[in-house]
Amino acid sequence: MSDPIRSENLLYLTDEQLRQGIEAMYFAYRGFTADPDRILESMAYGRAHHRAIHFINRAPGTTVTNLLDILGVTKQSLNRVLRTLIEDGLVESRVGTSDRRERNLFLTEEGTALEHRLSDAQRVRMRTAFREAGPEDVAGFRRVLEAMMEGEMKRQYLSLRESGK
Amino acid sequence: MSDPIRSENLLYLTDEQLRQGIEAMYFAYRGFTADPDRILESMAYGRAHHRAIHFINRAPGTTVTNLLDILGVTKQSLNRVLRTLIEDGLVESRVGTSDRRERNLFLTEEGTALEHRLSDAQRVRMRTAFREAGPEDVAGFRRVLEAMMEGEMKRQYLSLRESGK
DNA sequence: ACAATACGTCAGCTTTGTTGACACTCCAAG
DNA sequence: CTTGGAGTGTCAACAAAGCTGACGTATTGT
Repeated sequence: MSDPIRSENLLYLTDEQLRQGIEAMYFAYRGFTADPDRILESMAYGRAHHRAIHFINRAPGTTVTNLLDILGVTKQSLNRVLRTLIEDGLVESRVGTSDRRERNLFLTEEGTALEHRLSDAQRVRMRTAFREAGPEDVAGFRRVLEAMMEGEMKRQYLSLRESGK
Repeated sequence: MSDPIRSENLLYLTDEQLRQGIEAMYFAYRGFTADPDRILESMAYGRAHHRAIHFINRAPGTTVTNLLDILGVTKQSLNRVLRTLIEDGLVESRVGTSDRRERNLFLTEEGTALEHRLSDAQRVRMRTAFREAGPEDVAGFRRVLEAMMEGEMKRQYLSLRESGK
């Protein structure tokens, strides 16, 4: 069971295969972010704004602390991004109803419009890649990615996933 | 053929599935870089140093311009990273033999040692993920990632891949 | 009343990216 | 042999986006 030759077909676990997997992740991630980056660079925004917009859209009314946990950045770093988005009228920050210390974050119409532009671009690429591959490959893609996540992030991913109906 | 309901089983192409794919990429990439990041932050290095070290190790004797193309950054940005690596004795820059304008880059023993530490950490995670999934899933993972790359990057990925024995 | 929580902000630092300008070496073509 | 251009390196200046530490305010819960 520990001998890669005797046990089964474990050729996909050779160092060469693993290195190809590493490089595939590197180059694919660049493709993955390329389209939104092109849209964002025309405005005054960057990837950090995209991430904030994505997850606010994903969980409308989310609190600042919750966003902090998902994004894994510091309060100051997020706040800088959030402030510009609020100033620019893309995000609305409402005082919490049950707990007035909290701020519930929402996308405005304008914010939703930008979110659509960004996610459309990303979905087109994802859809093309998924279609080029096929259902079996997509299932494998997802299973490997999920196995690659760290514990806490995987938890958040799964919780977002199940909240997505 | 354009109707997702009638044509075949294209449930994996719904917006919800695509969004899950997008989020999977985001969270998985964070896991993917987490281990090397932990090693690097103890030193004075960052991800940019890792990338340079990786590709110099991958193609010893590569030129600065070649590295520039692969990494997709500016000369100045790469040069800053390269300079510290050379000063610290991890990378050696030799004047080109055929064309003396070029600099051929190599890892020193010390550089190779760091490369091993970094890629070992990354391979452990990749191997665990690959093993958790299985050969079919790994093949799908790779096919989807390759379909997600942009043209020029895919070309470079494939050329690295075929040069890898 | 008091401690803890959620949030915002100020100041300052780091890494990694950018542009623009300039110099040097070398190869190759005229 | 001169000259143009390619490959490389360096300087200055700047921006995005991360970080730490400290502090203030409002609100909540004990």
